[in-house]
Amino acid sequence: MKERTLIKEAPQKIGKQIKVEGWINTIRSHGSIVFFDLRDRSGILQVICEKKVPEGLKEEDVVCIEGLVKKRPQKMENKDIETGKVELEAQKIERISQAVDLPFALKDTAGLSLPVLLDFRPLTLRSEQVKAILKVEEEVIDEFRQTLKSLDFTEFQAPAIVPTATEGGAEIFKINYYETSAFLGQSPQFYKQILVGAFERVFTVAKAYRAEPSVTTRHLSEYISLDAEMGFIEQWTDLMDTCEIIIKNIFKRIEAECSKELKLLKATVPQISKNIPRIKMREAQQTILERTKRDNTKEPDLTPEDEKEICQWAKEKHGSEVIFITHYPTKKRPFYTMPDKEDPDFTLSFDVLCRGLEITTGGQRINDYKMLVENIKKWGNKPEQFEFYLQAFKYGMPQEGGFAFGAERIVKQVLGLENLREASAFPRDMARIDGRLSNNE
RNA sequence: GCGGGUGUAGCUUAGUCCGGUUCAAAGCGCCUUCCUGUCACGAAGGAGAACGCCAGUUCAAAUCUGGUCACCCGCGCCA
Repeated sequence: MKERTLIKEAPQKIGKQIKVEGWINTIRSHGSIVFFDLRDRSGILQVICEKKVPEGLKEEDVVCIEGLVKKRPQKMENKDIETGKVELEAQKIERISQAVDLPFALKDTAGLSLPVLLDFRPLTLRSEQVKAILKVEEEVIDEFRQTLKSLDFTEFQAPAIVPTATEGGAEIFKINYYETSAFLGQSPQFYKQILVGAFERVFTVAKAYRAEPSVTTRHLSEYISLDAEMGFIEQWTDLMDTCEIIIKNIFKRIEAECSKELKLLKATVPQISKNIPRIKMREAQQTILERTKRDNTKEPDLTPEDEKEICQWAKEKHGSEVIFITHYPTKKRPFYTMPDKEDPDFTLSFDVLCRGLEITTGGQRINDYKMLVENIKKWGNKPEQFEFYLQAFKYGMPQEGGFAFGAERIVKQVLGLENLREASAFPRDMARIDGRLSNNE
């Protein structure tokens, strides 16, 4: 039995007999000569076959083919595929698995509506466009990990089951837990802070669960949170500096590793200036007022419209499609956020906006035990409920802070996707867990 | 939770404002036949939707009205 050759290796096997296995991507029949494209994990290869095609061969059938690799005549080369200079002359075609008729053409899933794209996820995941999105997501996560490891951060695994809500009021999934109940973690926040006490610098690639009754293009009930936390910061801007390194590395990585995917999805990596602009939220609102006459200067946060506007400003003024917005109001941030000593109504916190959407949140945390206990009370909670978390501070904690990226959001913004759900292989939202929940009743 | 919008063949859409023998149409996909150089192959023919569902207005409803279900978008909240 011949060993399987990967399609991408075919060009090195001219004149040789090989065996390839994969899916039928497309078929072009000319009667007594049939061309079809075979797809495996490494690429696409044209197979040419005279009179020996199995009865009813169709797209997505899985086949095993033995044949001779031939150089294509020069005029017949295909520049669009990597194996375009060769083709496989099939001698034996064995059908391993037969597919039923496809509900739509897999060649161009860009034209499909979102519900169809998700209803047929096991199938649409096979399309070039969807695979390209997931490839970019893989690079984003991998670069986050690599960059932080290179900065001497330790990776940890956050628990998914937690005893209390992290951020206070936000909606949270309740689950049965033996004789009692527990929750799905909204964020690895507490655990990464606790681990600063052990490793100083930590990060995790975690799942975060939010039961927000939100149906928008930028929310998921389960998303990938790229969380980092660092101790012994000299000042809170160290956090933004680290964040900036990660963002730049991620963009560089995508550009270097995903040129094919970017081209296919007609996307370009966001433009970024040498230093990502940093402005206070109040200044942002003032700028928006001057530019649009829209007065949101009393609002405690930027509206989605504001976020788009200030990004537009950053692009025009600084040539950057990424911007830091800093100093959010104390009452809008969680209890553990460090207030600015010079203006305690505002915090040493920041968001990163990219092409009009928030992709990161971060800030300095309160590391003083007494102050933290006071704040928990001020936020209307009982310190006893946070006893476990508070141990980390009770037993000594340096000045620290951190941030978290939404992985799918980075992918969405870099690729210009219309809906965050497209950036997830298996998105969960209010109406869907794989299938539609409305079909279950 | 609030506001706006959409629902026509397997998929993507036209037709809806100005009800009526181009009102059920097109492209892709599917079936049949033809084709030895295609790569979104091509050519000829064919099947496939009582226009989300229910009710109403009308001589007449895909088209107007109400309800209902599903989906999409925006906002709040957030990554």
